[in-house]
Amino acid sequence: MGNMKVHQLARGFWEHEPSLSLGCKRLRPLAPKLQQHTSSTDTVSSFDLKSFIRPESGPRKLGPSDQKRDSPQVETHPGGTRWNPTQEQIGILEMLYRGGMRTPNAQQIEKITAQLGQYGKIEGKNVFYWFQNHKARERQKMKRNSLGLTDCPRNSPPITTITLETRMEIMERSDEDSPYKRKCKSWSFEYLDEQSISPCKEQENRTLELFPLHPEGR
Amino acid sequence: MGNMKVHQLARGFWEHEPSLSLGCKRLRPLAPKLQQHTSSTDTVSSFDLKSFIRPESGPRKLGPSDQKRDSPQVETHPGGTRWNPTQEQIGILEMLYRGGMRTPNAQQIEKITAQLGQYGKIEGKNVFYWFQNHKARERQKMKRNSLGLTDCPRNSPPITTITLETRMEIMERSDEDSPYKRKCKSWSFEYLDEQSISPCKEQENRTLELFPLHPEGR
DNA sequence: GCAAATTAATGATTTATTCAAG
DNA sequence: CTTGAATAAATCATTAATTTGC
Repeated sequence: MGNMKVHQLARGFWEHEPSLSLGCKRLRPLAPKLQQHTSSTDTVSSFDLKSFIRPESGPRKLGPSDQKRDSPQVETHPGGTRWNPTQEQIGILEMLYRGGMRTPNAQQIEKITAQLGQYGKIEGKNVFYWFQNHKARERQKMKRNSLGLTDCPRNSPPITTITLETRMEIMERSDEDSPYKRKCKSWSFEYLDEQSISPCKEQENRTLELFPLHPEGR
Repeated sequence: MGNMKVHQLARGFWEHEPSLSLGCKRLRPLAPKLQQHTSSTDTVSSFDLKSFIRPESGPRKLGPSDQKRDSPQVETHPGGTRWNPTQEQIGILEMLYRGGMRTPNAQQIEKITAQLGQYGKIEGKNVFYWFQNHKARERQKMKRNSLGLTDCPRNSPPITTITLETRMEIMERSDEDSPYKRKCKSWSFEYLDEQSISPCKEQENRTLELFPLHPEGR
């Protein structure tokens, strides 16, 4: 448990365009989820936790020098730091997942992102992460369920429900664009977040990583 | 761990406008809308994503079976499929590593890649992976050594001090203009990692403490 | 009714493990 | 065997739905 890591605040500025969204989503099914929730009885003695929790409207960052230019239309939406998918986006993603898509490659992500971008702000990484997380969590869920149920053959997901033709060759030749033959991902380090910065005062829960000294290089 | 690897397949085209017709309304932050999403057979039904899905959902089960994809022509690549670092490149990377760099962020990777590019072909992801792997393997090595000795499986090649102007700041010390850099992401369509070391300018000297290893476990 | 406090869900990162080229 | 590349698991962090007390 000596593992320490660095935490950084991630404060991107991908704001989410609150445009269309259907009724609701993100239901909270009250799933029986175990949760530690320890130290609840610790009696924090009514400290002003609020200052710790969720600064909300205010102490967000505040570079005295760098004041955000109040862009008239893109106001910094004080909370929008992470992607918040719309119903349509989720629907499409789920459809794709059910269709069998597991880890889209760069091209696919590009397309998907472009498509989903019509329903809200989104970036490629959001798509990638979604698939990663969804896959992992479906697996967890299954595993949890399998405990209670002994058998549960878990027949394959109905991949047939989707009516789009999945004709796509299994190709692998990334001929023109990528230098590598096999699985090459498109990596590029392009833009970096121009978003302004938040002062370092948020050191609070950041831990520096101390990496053990390695005796020797190699 | 069910290791399943999916290959890129993909390449379909797609030039249609998506016709996802969904009646959607404004997002309501706190609207009590109960709804089981369940299979979400709703929405998104007319989205033609023909080219996304992989032909087969059967994700090659893991197993000692055939690993080869049927991509007969894939390989080729005269030069090799993966990065083959030169001595100079390794030297620089190790220097940086010893200097405390752990997981460079996008900017850093960009710089490093540019520098190392002078000595051979290299991409940003190679740099990224190198740090990831090096870190992980140093850790392994350490753990192994702490248990049962038998070290020194092989002598280490001299790191050869590089005397070029690979002088790039080992750490970012928010030198240029950004007060501090928090994190910048650079994503295109694949993931890329960032995470840098010095969160605040305080660390300008890049003095990371090297602590004796603690057998952390995880 | 509302807003703060809870809590489940989930987006985003980091770490560990695995696969395969050379 | 070494190690670049890739993926999965674990973890962290933040948001939204819900609860609760005025």
